[in-house]
Order: sequence, then C-alpha cells, then structure tokens
Amino acid sequence: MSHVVVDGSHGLEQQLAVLDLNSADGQGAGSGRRYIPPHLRNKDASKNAGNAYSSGRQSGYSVAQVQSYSPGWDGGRSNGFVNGYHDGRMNGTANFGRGPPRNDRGGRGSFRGNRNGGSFNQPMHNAGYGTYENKDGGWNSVVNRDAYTSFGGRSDRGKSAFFNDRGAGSRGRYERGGFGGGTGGNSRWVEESRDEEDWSKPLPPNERLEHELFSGSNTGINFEKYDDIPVEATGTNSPGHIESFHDVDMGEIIMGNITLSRYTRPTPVQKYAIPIIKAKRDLMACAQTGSGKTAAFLLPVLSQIYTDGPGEALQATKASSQQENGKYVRRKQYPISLVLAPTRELALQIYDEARKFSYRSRVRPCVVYGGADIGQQIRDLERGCHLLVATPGRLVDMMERGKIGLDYCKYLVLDEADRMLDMGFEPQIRRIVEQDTMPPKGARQTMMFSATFPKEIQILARDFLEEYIFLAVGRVGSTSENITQKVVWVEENDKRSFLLDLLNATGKDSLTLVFVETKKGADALEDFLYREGYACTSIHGDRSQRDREEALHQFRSGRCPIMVATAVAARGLDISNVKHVINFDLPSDIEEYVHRIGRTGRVGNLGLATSFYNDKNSNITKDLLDILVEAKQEVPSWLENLAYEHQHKSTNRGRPKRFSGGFGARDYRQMAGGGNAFGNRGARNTGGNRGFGGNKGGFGSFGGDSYGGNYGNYGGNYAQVDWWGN
DNA sequence: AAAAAAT
Repeated sequence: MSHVVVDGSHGLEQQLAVLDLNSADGQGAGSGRRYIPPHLRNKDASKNAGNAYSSGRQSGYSVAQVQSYSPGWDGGRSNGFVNGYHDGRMNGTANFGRGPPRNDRGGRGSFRGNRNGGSFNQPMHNAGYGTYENKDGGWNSVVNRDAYTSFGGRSDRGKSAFFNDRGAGSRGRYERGGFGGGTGGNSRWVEESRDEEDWSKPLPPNERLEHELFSGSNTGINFEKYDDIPVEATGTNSPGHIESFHDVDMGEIIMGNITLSRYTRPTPVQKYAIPIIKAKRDLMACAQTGSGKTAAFLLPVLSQIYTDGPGEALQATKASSQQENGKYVRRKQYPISLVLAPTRELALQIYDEARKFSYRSRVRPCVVYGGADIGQQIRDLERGCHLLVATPGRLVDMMERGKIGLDYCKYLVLDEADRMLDMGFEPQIRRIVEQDTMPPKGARQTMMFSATFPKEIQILARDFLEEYIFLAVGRVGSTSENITQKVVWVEENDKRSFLLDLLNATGKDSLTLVFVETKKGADALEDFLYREGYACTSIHGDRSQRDREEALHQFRSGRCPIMVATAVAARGLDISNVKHVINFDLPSDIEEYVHRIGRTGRVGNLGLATSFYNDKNSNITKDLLDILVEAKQEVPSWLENLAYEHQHKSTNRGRPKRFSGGFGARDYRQMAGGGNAFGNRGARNTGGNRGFGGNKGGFGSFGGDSYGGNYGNYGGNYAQVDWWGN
C-alpha cells in the first residue's frame, strides 16, 4: 500500500497565513498589557484593534500578509534560524523583562494581542438574549457577506453549496437591527430572537471569522489511507456505520462547516461514532488520539443541538439572569453539552474544533481550565455558554461559584478518560457527574473516549453509561507504518551531542518535538539548545499556562521549530507537520511511548521517531521491541538480545543468569512464536489484523474476555484486566 | 520517580 503524503495544504505559506497578523504592529509586544489567553483574545477588540483591519480583509489578504511578514522572520530562519532567533529573543526580553532570555517567555511571539482585528464596534454586553454572539463574531462584518463567504461557495472547496438559500439564516434580525453598530437596534433584536429562533438554520456568514476559523493548516483530514483500520461496534441494536458524511442527516450548519473544514470523508471512528451518537445511544469508544475523535463527537452532538434547539436550558439561563443598568447579565449558565478533558491544552484544542463546527449557529462554545484568569473565563461564560469544554478542577470551581449549572446538560463527553483517571480526576469527575445537578444516566447522553480500557474505566463506564455501544478502533498512526521508528543506543553523556547531530540533519521547515522525562530536564535541555543557537521552546507543567500556550503557538507556527516537552505534550495534542519526534529520554511506559510518537505521522503524513536508549531504559525494552515488530520496523539486534534477556530475567526471577545468557536472538525469535520472524516480522502475533491482535472474533464483545488480551498487542496492560470487575 | 490538575 502506498503512503499518501498529505502535504499539499501544509506549506509554510499556509502556516504564515494563520499567524498573528498584528505581530508587526507593536501591539503584541506586551509592554505590560495583561495576558489574554488565546480563546479570549479579540473579545474586547474595540479597545485595541485598529479599524485598519476590518477593511482590506475581504480578498486575498492572506497572500499580502504573508509576503509582508515573511522578511520579518522567515527570511531569517531560512538562512539558519540562529540570527532571527537571537533578535527575537532580545526583543522579548526587553519587552517583558522577566525570566531567562527565552524566546517564548519573553513574549516575542507577539501573537497575543488581538490577532483577529476587530469588527465589533459594539460592546457585547449590550447584546441581550439570543444575539449573534458566536465567538469573536461581530455583526459589522456581516456587511461583507457575499457569495464568497457562504458555505461551500469557494470554488476550491468544491461540492455544492449547503447554503443555496443564502438568505435563510439572515432573514430578519441581523440586517434589520443587528449590525451597524447602533445601540438603538438592539432591543428590537432581542425581542425578535425570543420568538422565532430556529437553531437549525444558519446565521449569516462572517468572512473574517470564517477565515480565522478555517484557514488553519491542520484541518483537512484525509484518511483514505486508513480504510483498513479495523473498527468493531458491539452492543444491542448498534446502528450501522456510515461511509460518507452525507449518509446521515446532520443539517446544513454542520454540513457547511464540514465543507469549510475540508473534511472529505469520515475517519474510521467517525464512521461508527457519528451514527451511534445520532441515534442517541451512549458510547464507550476505545480510540487513539489522532483518529479524528473530537469531530466524531462534536459533529453529532452539535447537530443534535441545532435540531432540538436550546430547550429548557435557555429558559433556565434566562431565569438566572437579571437586569442591571438596562442590560441583561447572566448569572449562571446551563450548558447543553459538557466535554471534559484531562489537560488544558487538549481542552483548548477541543474548544477550537467546537468553534469551527458551531460557526453560523446559535451555539456558543466556551472553555474553562486552570492556570488562566478565572474572571475572564467567567465573563466569557456570562455571554452565553451552550457547549462547555473543561478540565475537571476548574469546572468544579465554576460550579461551586454558581457560574455553571449542569441541570440541563443533555450531552456529556469524557475525552481521554483513562488519562483523567491516571491523573487522579476521578473524585472531581464523579462530583461533576453524580453528585451535582447533572441529569442521571439515561436522561442524558454520555460518550466516553479512552485509549485503553482498564478496569477503572470499565467501572466508570458501568456507572455513567446506559445500554451503551462499545466501539473499538484500531490504532491510527501511532505505530503504523507511516512512522519510521528508530532506536539508537546513546549513553547519557552523549545525548546532547547526538541530539545536535539529529537537529542539524533535519530540514529547517520541519517541526521537531523532543521529549524528556523531567521538567528540570526540559528546562536544562532547552537552555542548552538555546545556547547552541537553535530556535527552540519548551512545554512542561511547571511553566505558567501563558508560557505553555505561547510555546505551543511558537512551535505550531514554525517560529520555534523545536520544542522540548515532558509528558504534558505527549497525548492529545494535534500539531500538524511534526516531522520528527525524538525521545531524548525514553519513557518507562510503553503507552507513553506510543502516545509520544503519535505526535508525528499524523493524518497520513510520514513521520520519524528516534529514541535514545541506554542502560536506564531496560524496563521498556520488551514492550518497545513488540511495538517495533508490530509496526514492521527495523529492530536493532542488540535490542532484541536485551529484550530477551530482560524478559527472561523478569519472568524467571531467581534463575541463574547463565540460563538467559545462553540464548541469542535466534532463540528469542523461535520462542516468540514467529519462527521466521526476521524476514516477516509483521506476521508475528498480529493475526494479520494490525492493531488488534489475532482474535478479532471475540474482540470487544460485551462480557467477553478476549478484548483485553489482544488490543493492540502492546503494553500487556489489557491482558491483566478483568473486564467487569470480577 | 515523574507528570498532570483548582487556588
């Protein structure tokens, strides 16, 4: 099978186009301006955005921007990023005067500020109920609406326009009372919206917002390559899967946004999950990140909300609101849907997806997570919240402050459930789901996603889900053949110089993610790389949220094409175009390894993962070997020998050493059951069914016992799992 | 042992 490199839309120009467009105007440089997290930026656009941006945006501006900005830093980088890097670093330091002279800590990534320009002339709090307050929306730009901005209208996006009615969504309110910035129009608008709200009809397009949401480079999922990913759905009356987004009716808003997102075909998990969720069934899905699962739940959930409308939640929100100085202030929000995620960055990422799929709808997504200004988050909530993405701790906080009520939460999603439990979130999760006002299972629809299905998750599923469908999706990308995995023996003392060699051999435009085991190690390595003149950044849990988000942005945008990271970045983060993952320190846990290398080779791209191995990594040897074999990778003979020895030692503890020492790789291969494994590695133990092990028949069965032992052949964790807690 | 997460 050929590897399709989906790279057409990931060029540097595309990345430039989504960079902060204010970066050269001095605003982002900080000068004491309060930090605004990415999702809240541009809220007060009227304050600090010149009107310069609201015009000239209409056509072709991205090209102009790219050209005018590229000399600024890209030019420097293509000559070797050393120079541009130091320049930027000095700027940053001068501007913020804090911390060591790190490029991303100094705010040189002037992307903060208000990258979207502003088209509000009108403060949002005047808006009242049911207003057009899709994030960052502003009705001024509605003026720009034309065929170009409507769904499907772009010639390069092909297909039919989902909005051939063109005026349907905009009938009435916006054109009459909405935009224009006049304050007088608002009251009439409010009244209107109370009556004839039809949530299934699209609101008018907003070119600026549309461009902001959909011009990113990491949207177009192209999963043709993954048609052979096995998926199995079990449970009573499981709905059949779809093959196309058109096979299920998700309404014109969703279909339009799918087109804008350039999603051509559903990924395997989407093919199955979408109809299951549309059928209002609870779902337990075992799927890796990178499989498209965020859209797999967002699309059907949002579609259902559009179809059903806000219902009681709207009434409740209204009831909790009160009038102050002639304005409605929402005291408590009653989201219709809640998505829980383990890490802040993942929450943000899900939120960003939600914004795309709620474009031109009346659904207003919000995100809350720790480490950021809670006051700002509260104000954002008060502007309306229909879909909430949250990390558990901050959500509990919000609930205790009376800012969020889950009484009318009809859709609950637990993403990366296993990770949340690993991180000790179970009490908070149970507090949120079971000990508050959330409707009980059965009355709500609950979807759980997890990469693994250990006992704790089974119990949680039993407690939270009703008559659920179990979905098992083979791994996508993580250990598949589009990632080339290399393991090299590198002593601790040689790691740094070896790393430099690797970095020097890497293309300038490729993103490289370097994993280390400790936060201290991350700082140290980043400092080292900095001193060596590399444009790098780092992310770990001891850095402030602001720094983490900024680092991520610097990396994503290519400004710092090297990022040193701890486990915080291993899972869930979808960064397109990561060409190389380097395990500077190997993790002790194979799951962690799989997640880490899964940061590259995403959505059909080819990727490279290089791991530094030495004596300290013996604990992962056996599992690492299994992964390499399963993914048909070249296995160094020394690793094979070590794996055998280690396994032998651990399974035959106490046996004399000579016993294990007497066997070589050849013996190991025979024991491994493959016989001829060297020439035919992939055949070993995989049953010809990649990612699933050999026992497909019983895979995923309810109450069965075969899933655990076979899932993915890795880690061995599954095998020890007793399914239903018996 | 380390990492993550509410302050």
